[in-house]
Amino acid sequence: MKAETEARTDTRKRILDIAEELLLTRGFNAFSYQHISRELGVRNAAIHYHFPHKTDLGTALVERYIRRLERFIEQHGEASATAQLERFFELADAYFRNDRQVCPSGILTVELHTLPVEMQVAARRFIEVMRQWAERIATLGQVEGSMRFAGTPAAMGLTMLATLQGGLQLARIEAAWLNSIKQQIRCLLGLAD
Amino acid sequence: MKAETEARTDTRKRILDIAEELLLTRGFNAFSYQHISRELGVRNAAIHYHFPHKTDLGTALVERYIRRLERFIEQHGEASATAQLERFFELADAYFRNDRQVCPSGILTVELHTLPVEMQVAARRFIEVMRQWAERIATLGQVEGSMRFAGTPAAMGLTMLATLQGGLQLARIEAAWLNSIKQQIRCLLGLAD
DNA sequence: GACACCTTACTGACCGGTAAGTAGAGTGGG
DNA sequence: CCCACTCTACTTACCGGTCAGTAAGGTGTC
Repeated sequence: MKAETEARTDTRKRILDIAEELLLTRGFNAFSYQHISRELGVRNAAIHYHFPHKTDLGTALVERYIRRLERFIEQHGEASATAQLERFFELADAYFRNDRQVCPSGILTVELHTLPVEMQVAARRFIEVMRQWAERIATLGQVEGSMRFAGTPAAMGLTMLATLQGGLQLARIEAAWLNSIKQQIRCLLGLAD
Repeated sequence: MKAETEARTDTRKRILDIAEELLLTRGFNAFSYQHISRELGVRNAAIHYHFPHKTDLGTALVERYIRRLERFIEQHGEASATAQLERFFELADAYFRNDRQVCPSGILTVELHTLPVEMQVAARRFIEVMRQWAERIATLGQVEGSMRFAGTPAAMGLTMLATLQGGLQLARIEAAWLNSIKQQIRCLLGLAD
């Protein structure tokens, strides 16, 4: 039955949702199964039932990110470079508005050395998807003629990713900085002055 | 005596040095007094003698960063904007070469919510010093005429800081990216193409 | 003898993880 | 229709290890 299937996966999904919030606000090392179980109103062992090891939970989390991101990119793949850039910005904005979360790639790279290997591999994949999208936007913008910048599209895309990743983190100190940085990226791409 | 003074502060300094390495490679939440004491060859309680609480250690660490950074900036304050930019880059390079460490501001902002308040305050100060330097470089570059970029020097400086912070983190995934990003910043400032 | 600088020995809280048990829903056989 | 069984999704009750932190004692130096 439909209801049964929903019930079956509901707890698992809620665990992932809570863990996602915790990952993006506190980092992987600074949240525990207890944080989740308390919030969810279940016992600690219930989390272990769905995700035997914390590694499993972390990896599942990153892999969900990758799926979501790929779907998001696909949805906007036909748009113009400038429109895609704004979607790119909106992604960052959405993170920030939700409890001043930072970009997952920020968390994952900062904690990289302490992460289980399986998560590291997933993290690399996530970042590569992100980077390739940024590069594609820069390439398209140059081809379209809508964006004008020095250097290669590959370097520009990578730089945009780095800037937004760092910017999202710095915005925790001063919220206004995020808009400043987005506007400056537009400037640097010849989209404003 | 000189020797006594040295001996007195030697352990304290070595604790800070080891803690610094741990902070920059693992983050604040992922290192413990035991990591330090094992490396240093003393007992756990010896660390507590010098830094009663982990907060004390963390705050002392950030404050040492601020002092060092201010000294570093002062040393190069008379140089040209382009020369200061290269010093800015070298700072990042130095972190990266040493065990792929990331910029302290990266760690501190990512972990911000989980940090003791005292450390948060110190972190804000550190980042403000960093940001102001970046802004000063951009302003000087524009006044000198050596740098040409759209937008305000304040936004450009902030963006440079964000880019380098993010770039240093991404370089953990692929080392070559750091040079790519540095070169792209030079391009965006009209220093190369 | 006072002090700096450690040690040993400990505490309580929390960590991820496991084992065993159970309520309830679903399933097949007679 | 009912009983026996199985499976999912938990629970309670632990485990050993690690965490930051503390108290009390020892030792070498001035």
